[in-house]
Amino acid sequence: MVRTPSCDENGRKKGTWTPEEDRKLAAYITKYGYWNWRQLPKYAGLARCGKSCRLRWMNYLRPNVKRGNYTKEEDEIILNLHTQLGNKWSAIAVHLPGRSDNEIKNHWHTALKKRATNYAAANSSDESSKKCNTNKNNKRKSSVGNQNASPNNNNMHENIVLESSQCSPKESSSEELSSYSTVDYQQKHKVYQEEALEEITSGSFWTEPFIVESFNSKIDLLAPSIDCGLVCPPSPFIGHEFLSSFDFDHYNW
DNA sequence: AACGTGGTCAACCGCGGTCGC
DNA sequence: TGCGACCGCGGTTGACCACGT
Repeated sequence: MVRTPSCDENGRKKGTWTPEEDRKLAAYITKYGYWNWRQLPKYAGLARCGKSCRLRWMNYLRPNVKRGNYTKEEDEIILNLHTQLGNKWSAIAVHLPGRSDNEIKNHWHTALKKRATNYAAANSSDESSKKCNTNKNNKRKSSVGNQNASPNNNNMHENIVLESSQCSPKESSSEELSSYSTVDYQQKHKVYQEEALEEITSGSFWTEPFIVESFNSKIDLLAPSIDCGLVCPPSPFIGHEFLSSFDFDHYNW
């Protein structure tokens, strides 16, 4: 879950992100966008590699990120898309706004994979006994239309979700258990995250676009950002007049 | 109460793709 | 066309936590 902080051979920090690092990264990206992940940590005052910053932003700090508490609809979407696309987590994530590929991947490995495997095993072991239960099954099938007319995997996953959510008290109880602990974890980290972002959140913070298009109109925000340790990027997004008027030698970059 | 074990999830690593020169 | 830099993806790791013994 949380890695012990350490440094690589370049002195760059690894492991757990601190609230201060989160604050710096979020503040920087919110003001300047992610113009170059490799260079970004240097200008944001972070002793991290670009990859680490990107990952942290995409999976945790990005606005509208949803965490934990997967709905049955989301599970169903993941299962269906996984059947179609395989382990293309980023492609699956496109269909689940607010969910990162990493989180979906984790959720698959921790919850859905097992469910799908169990279903597949049960399905294959039941193969021989199906013939004995045709009457019963036919009645059930008719209640959900003709979706089992072909061996479509999508339908298989729909069944997985429906069965686990409706008919299996054991499954649902374990789901409750896992979601409960997830909530606990979330609450703990929500505090952590709120703590980290408290200083930079002011009402419209997250609703403000962080994309670079808006930067020219917000050039007046640059000075305060520099005051708190951020350095503007050498990018076309920032006015050259502003840059030339600023004493960059004052900062260690 | 202490220990072992499995589940969970944040983060790291390595590889392949893309883009610019 | 070749090469290097960068990005994004997927697999894997490692630490914490909850639960069982």
